[in-house]
Amino acid sequence: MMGAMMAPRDSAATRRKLLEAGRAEFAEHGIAGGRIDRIAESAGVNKERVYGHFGSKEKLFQAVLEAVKAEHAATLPAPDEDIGEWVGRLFDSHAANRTMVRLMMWEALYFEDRPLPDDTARADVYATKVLALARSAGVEPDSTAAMMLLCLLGLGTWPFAMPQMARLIIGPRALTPAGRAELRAHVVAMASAAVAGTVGGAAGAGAAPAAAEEAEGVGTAPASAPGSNESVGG
Amino acid sequence: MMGAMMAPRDSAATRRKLLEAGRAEFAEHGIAGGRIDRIAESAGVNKERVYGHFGSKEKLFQAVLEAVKAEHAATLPAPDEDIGEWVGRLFDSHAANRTMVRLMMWEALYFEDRPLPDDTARADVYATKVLALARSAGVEPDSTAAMMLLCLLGLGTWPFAMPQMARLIIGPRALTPAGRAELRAHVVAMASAAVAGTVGGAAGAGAAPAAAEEAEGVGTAPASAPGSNESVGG
DNA sequence: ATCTAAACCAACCAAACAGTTGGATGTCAA
DNA sequence: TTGACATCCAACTGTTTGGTTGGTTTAGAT
Repeated sequence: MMGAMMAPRDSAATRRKLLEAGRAEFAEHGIAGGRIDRIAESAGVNKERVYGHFGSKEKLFQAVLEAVKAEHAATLPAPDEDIGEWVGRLFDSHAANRTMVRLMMWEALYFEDRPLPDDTARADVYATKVLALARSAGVEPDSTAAMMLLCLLGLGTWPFAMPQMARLIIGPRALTPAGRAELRAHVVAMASAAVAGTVGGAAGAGAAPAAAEEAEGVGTAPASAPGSNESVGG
Repeated sequence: MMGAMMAPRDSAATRRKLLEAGRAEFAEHGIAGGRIDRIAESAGVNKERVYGHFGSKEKLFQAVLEAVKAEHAATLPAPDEDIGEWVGRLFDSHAANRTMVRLMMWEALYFEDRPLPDDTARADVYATKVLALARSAGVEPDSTAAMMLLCLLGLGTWPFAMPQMARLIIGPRALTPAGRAELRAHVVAMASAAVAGTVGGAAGAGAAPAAAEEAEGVGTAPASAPGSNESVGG
């Protein structure tokens, strides 16, 4: 009897719904502000299922982060020949969906400098991108290329990490499609110019007043990165 | 009647201590994770004083933000002739003390795109910097200069906003003084190159596909910024 | 001296919270 | 059919939380 069409027990689906709901909740409120009850309700599942599947709020948070980062890594292609346009595509992907940036920010704030569980895996992803970037920029895949990748990611992401700042600096125009397109173009231009002016020495226009002189001796690529704690600027 | 309203028991000092404790607490845990009890205890004051002075947790948070931003604006000089070095000094100030970056991030995440109370004041500060930047870069103080300021701030701040990313990309070397100096040099070089290659017109390599042409009408500083909601990238 | 009002605090409160429990319900294998 | 097990949920719990209250201390004004 009771055909039970409404509740086909599907553990995997429940898990997926929780991850999805958790992503939205944590992207909006962070881990401290995120509410398990809201996540469960939004997923249409009982709260206990969170603990059955993930064990704790923090574990769910980490699972969400891992999933989103994997998805993002798969979505964003590696740098190709036109590095500026690659940054532009990064810009576009953030413009289309800010969940990624926000989650990365929550993560940075929450974990500070503690090493994350998937540290090595992520480092490998970045190492791959450093290689691709070095190839397209025509430089060695050394730490200079790594730093360049870091800066380029920053260029393409910053306006979405700090939307208030963008609005305050650029003005209401930043909110319009035209303003956004303009900003994108500017970011792309700065990225191109920065790369061109940094790798070869002198490039397009006025060129960079060489200031990166003591930078040289690093040598090989930083593949994994065990890293203790402490941030960049201890 | 209504005589002098002085401080029977040094109200100003209490307020100051609360602001200081709140700064530390909110920088570390954000507004959702920050605890009023901890702030009061750390300030050596009764919890109720928070409400007597500021009214609510959120109000205290805003007061902290306002104070820190004012302090930062006063500390960081305006861009001078050497724009790269100016970005370098921004880098240094963040390296010396990450409170600022973290608070800005919490703010960005918490207020999203809602206009802040001190919107106009901050917009004015930025407008001043846009002017200074335009002068030193030798361009018009239009929206292009504004976007350039935004990008430069991003370049100098990004490594400290995302320390995990920096560590994963650059490797453990990012934690050493030498690595930090190297990164600073790279950031400065990229900033210089970006400015040099952007103002002249044609950038170096891939070159910017000129799309920033309709930029003109902004002209003067974007004070106020009424802005509805929506972020930079809708 | 005495009155007044602000600064201050210990104790309190209701709500919200992460996490648990005990049992009902469905699934599969023998 | 039956036994074993996994999925799921309503209701519950112990604690933490932002915020309040009632009353006490302090200092300036009269």
